[in-house]
Amino acid sequence: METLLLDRRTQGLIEGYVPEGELLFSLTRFFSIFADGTRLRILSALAISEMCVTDISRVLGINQTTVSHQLRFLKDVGMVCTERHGKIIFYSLSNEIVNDILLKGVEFLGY
Amino acid sequence: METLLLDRRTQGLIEGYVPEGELLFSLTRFFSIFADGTRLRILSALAISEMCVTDISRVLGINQTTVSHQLRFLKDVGMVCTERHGKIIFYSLSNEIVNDILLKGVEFLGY
DNA sequence: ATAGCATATGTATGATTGCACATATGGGGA
DNA sequence: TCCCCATATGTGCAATCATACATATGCTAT
Repeated sequence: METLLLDRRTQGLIEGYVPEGELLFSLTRFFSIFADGTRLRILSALAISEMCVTDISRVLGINQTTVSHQLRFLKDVGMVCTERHGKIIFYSLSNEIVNDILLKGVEFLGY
Repeated sequence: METLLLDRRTQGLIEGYVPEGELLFSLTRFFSIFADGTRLRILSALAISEMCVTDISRVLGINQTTVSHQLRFLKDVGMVCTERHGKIIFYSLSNEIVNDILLKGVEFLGY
């Protein structure tokens, strides 16, 4: 998946990497998760502590069905994982990288 | 901007950070840049070498007006910067963090 | 088994967005 | 000055998406 580009100024060939095809699709789907305020708040809350749907709904003041829908997305892309305790299902971040990216975003914005 | 959450399992209070308001808005806008294939390809190309609108358009096979529109977004959020040489305007990544985040995404997906 | 709470799903809608067409601006060279 | 190339802007369309309503499923305890 390597790309050759011509550097207009040096007139030399440069080797690089421009994602295409399946990787490109997966990347956009992955990053689109971060592109919504509701999901960002849910992810941030889960970065603090694992929680169940109802707790997230109450703490963040978001409709329960909305939270459930969004958590499904998050699970589909592998960002959160679940652990059942009785009738309660605990959601947590499945990967450090998710939190890393959140922090990179905050860093970029200079906060 | 700190939030107190109750950990359902330990019953203890946890200090954390859930972005709200302006930061939340800026974060979603920032990450939404990565949520589109065209922009992702443009950013990846610029990570290899600075380029002008026409070159990007040719190398990636994207309509010139589309490239221009997207570069405006990228400039508005501060992801790219420009340098004029005569009538040609060179675009380049303005920050390492942008490329870091791209790589984090690839890493998450296991590529 | 049945009541009650936790979670998930189906669906309609309002809003957002990526794109390309046509066109406009702007700089450089003849 | 006039033409050409590089870049930017206006606009409309098609597609996607976030949300909330209503409802369904699933687990637990009595």
